[in-house]
Amino acid sequence: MFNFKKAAVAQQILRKKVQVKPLETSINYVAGCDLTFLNPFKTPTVGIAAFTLFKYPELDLIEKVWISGEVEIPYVPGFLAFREIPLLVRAFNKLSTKPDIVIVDGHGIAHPRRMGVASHFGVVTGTPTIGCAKKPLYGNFSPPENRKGAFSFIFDEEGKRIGAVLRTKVNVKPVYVSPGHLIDVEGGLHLVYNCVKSYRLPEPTRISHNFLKGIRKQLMKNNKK
DNA sequence: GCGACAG
DNA sequence: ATCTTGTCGC
Repeated sequence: MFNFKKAAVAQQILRKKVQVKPLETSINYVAGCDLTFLNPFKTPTVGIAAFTLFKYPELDLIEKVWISGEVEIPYVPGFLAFREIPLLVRAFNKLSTKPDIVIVDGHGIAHPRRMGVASHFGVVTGTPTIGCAKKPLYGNFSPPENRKGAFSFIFDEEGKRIGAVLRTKVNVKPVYVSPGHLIDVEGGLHLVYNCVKSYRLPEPTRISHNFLKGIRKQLMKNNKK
C-alpha cells in the first residue's frame, strides 16, 4: 500500500525545485486539466484525465485530449498529487501543442509543504503552472469583497504571500489561486482572472470538467455492454 | 485534545 | 471527486 510518510519526505525534497518567480515567456497558449473517476468513493478505481488547450488571450478552444487508467492511490488531503499526477502527465503528453502555462484544478504552493498538485505537476514536467482550487487547504486570509475581481492574499505562518483568494463572480464563492511553478502570485492571479468569462471557474478548468463529463458518460455506457 | 482537511 | 431534483435569491 502507499506510504504517505515517504510521500511527505518526497514532497520536502521536491519543494526545493519549485520556482516562484515572474513568468519569463509570453503566453500564447494556456491549458486546463481535470480528472474524474468512475467511482470516486472507491480505490482502486478507473480515472479519466483531460487537458484542454486554448489560444491566449482570445480563449479560443484549440485541442482536447483525454486518457483513462487505473488509479490505486486514495485521496488524502495534502497528497492529492500522488493520486492524480500519473494520469495527468499521460494526458498532457497527448497534446500536440504544448501550452505556455497550465491551470491545475487544486492548489500550488498554498499547501502545508508547498507542494500542491499544481507545483508537483509543474516540477515533474518542467512546465509553468498555476493552481486554482475551489476550497481552501492551507494559509491565512480574509474573505475578498463581494465584487467581481476582488481578491485578498493568502499568507503562510511566516507571513509570506503564497496565493490569493479571488472573487471571479458576484454572489458566488471565491476561488483559491496559488503559483504552481515558474510564475509568481501576481502573475498567476492575473492569468486566472483573464481566463474567466461568465462563470466561477476559469475557462480552461471549466471546459476540461465539462469535456470529462461526456467522456465519463460514454465510458460508463461501454462498461455495461 | 480538537477541528480542519485540494480532489 | 458523482448524479439528480427542487428551491431560493439576484
